[in-house]
Amino acid sequence: MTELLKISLPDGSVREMEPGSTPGDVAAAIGPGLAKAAIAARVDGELRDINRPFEGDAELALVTARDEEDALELARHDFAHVLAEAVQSLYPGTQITFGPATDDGFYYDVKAPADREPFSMDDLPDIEEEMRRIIKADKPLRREVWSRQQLIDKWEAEGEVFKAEWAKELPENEELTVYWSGEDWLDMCRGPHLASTGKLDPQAFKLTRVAGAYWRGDQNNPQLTRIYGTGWLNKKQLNAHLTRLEEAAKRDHRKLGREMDLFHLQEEAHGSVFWHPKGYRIWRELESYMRRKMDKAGYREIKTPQLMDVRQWEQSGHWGKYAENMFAVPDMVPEVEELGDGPANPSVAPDADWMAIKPMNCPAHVLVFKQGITSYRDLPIRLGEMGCCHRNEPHGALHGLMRVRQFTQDDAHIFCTEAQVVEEVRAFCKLADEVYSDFGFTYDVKLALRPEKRFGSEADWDKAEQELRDAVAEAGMANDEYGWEELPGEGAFYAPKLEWHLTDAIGRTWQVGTIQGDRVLPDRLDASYVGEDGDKHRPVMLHRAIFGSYERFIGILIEHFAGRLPVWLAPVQAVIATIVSDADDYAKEAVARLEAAGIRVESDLRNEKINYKVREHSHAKVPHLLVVGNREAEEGTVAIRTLGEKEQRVMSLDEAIAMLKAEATPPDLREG
RNA sequence: GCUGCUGUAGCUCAGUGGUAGAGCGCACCCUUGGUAAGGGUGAGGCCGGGAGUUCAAUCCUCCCCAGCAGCACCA
Repeated sequence: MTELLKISLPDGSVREMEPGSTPGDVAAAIGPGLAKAAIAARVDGELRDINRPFEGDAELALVTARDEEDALELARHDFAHVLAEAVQSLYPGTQITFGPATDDGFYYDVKAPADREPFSMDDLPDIEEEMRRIIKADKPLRREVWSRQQLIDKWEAEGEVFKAEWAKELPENEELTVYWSGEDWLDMCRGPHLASTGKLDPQAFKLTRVAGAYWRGDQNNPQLTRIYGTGWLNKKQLNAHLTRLEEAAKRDHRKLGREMDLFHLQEEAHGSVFWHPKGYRIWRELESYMRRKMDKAGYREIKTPQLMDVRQWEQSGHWGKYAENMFAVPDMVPEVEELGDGPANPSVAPDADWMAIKPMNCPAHVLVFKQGITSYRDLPIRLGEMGCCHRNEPHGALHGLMRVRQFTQDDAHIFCTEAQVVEEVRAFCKLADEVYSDFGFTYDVKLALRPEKRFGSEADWDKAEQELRDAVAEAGMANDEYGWEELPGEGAFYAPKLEWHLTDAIGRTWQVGTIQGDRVLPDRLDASYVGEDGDKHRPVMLHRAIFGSYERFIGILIEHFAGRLPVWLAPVQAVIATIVSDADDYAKEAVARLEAAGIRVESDLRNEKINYKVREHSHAKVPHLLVVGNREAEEGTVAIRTLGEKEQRVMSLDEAIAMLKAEATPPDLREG
């Protein structure tokens, strides 16, 4: 007589089951409806296959499609397996490697057979069709425990060199599992999986693209083809997702930047931005705003050289560690050879001194700090700079305004005593919160901890990490509301980093703000202050930024607002458009009054129909269109059509000016 | 930097081994019209750069540059 297993359910009841029974059996025992709906199980909290037998008494929660997060994870993982199976079925000789679930779907890295080109977009329809066939075949997905040697033998026998390599590195004593799809295909996998491929909705996925990816993420390894798909529980979810992608594409700052005439990029200066008048207007508003915030917070603004002798960069450590990303120029007048009408050929003397363009502002700020003798009474010293930096980024990394080779940071360095660090960081947390709130962003705060390769003693790292932790706790942000999380190994080589990750209007996150507690650079550059005891001490240097860079922040703003910037940032805040030319004089008068009130206004007196003007200025994302015809001219009113609203409002010109003035006031200057 | 794709008018894109086309935009003319495209005419291109194949290259081949997607990178 074997003992029955005691399976506790979420409602507190306990069921007794035969040994060897599975969560699926429990579901069946409860009712046929649940048996059908259950797709997986949480056994003692662990997500498991529905038909994996219990190993003893357990707490069970059955997972159905209503448990969306679990269900999606399972479905995507299954889609990835089906993808790999489909590719191998269509193209025998393809090697498979890995295929996890992602935020919106799945991918699988594969290596095409040697006699075939790597897979391309053109192959995707065939693969999708094969996947649907596998799903419709409703192949059972069966878990099996294998030994490591069994796995190695199988992969080697099948010429799966990547899988074999991986299997060889698996731990000896761990329980290794494979999943069969029917009787003819398997992949090694930790699981769990759905009970069969038929549990997937064949209309709920779409292969989206192919891309190169390195084996095990290392660029020294062979490159594989990564096939991406997006996968969901049903077609409705898939379509909603595809709609979201379209929405994101519409917000693309590169597209809007062109349409709204904000900036352009061209290959002669790739990675650097040509700001047009309208785009630079946004920049100037941001810069004025940030100057006010920093002035109020006790920062003092400085300006430091773009070019410094390479010896200075050697001392700071950048020339050794970072030279390949720096631009260098010879400190000399180049010899120029005239070649008739051809190009001048400058040559650099072998003994030329080299200068480098700054990739960051910190060393220069230390040099400013080091001028004169600083007393502990002067600390903290907060030096700010709208610092224009150049970094020679890998070309594949460049992306619109988000990743550029020339950018300007809202940079500052706070030099302080150890005792002041926590308070300074706490104050920064508050400042950052004010700024992000003014733009309507919510954000998460993360702490990036010491990386493997680093400078400085363990004691200093312990201290530096704890300071940041304490400051965030004091600011009341070390909790779920602020997405508080510590990220081991993600810090800079010289300091742990607090990071601010913004969430934009369609849910994407962007890292912008940071503060870092650095004890390395003050030491390398020999910065010191005189303490109360009369001795020299090293200050702690806090590197910090809130926008991160103007370029990136403007890119994020454009996408966040889909180009519909708040009035205070809009390059053109209002357009006065006439219906008939008889209203021209009144329109000009209105423009003059608005300009006098400090509103950025343009007039549109063109001989075009009002429909046409409305359409054009709506596309241009002008917040307010003030329409004037004979009626308004007589009555001294304007008909305001506000972007995004269907109805116009008629009000007196005075009222309109008051309203626009209020909306055009930057958030930090508003009353109340 | 790696893999793949792309590069034709200001923008979005079609097209062909015999030096090119559309829509939008732009200019001019007509139209003065009350809230998302009124009509007409016209200008505008070394078909990314270089080399090669060819009687002939925007088209085919090779190299380079830039962009896009992903990877790697982001002190």
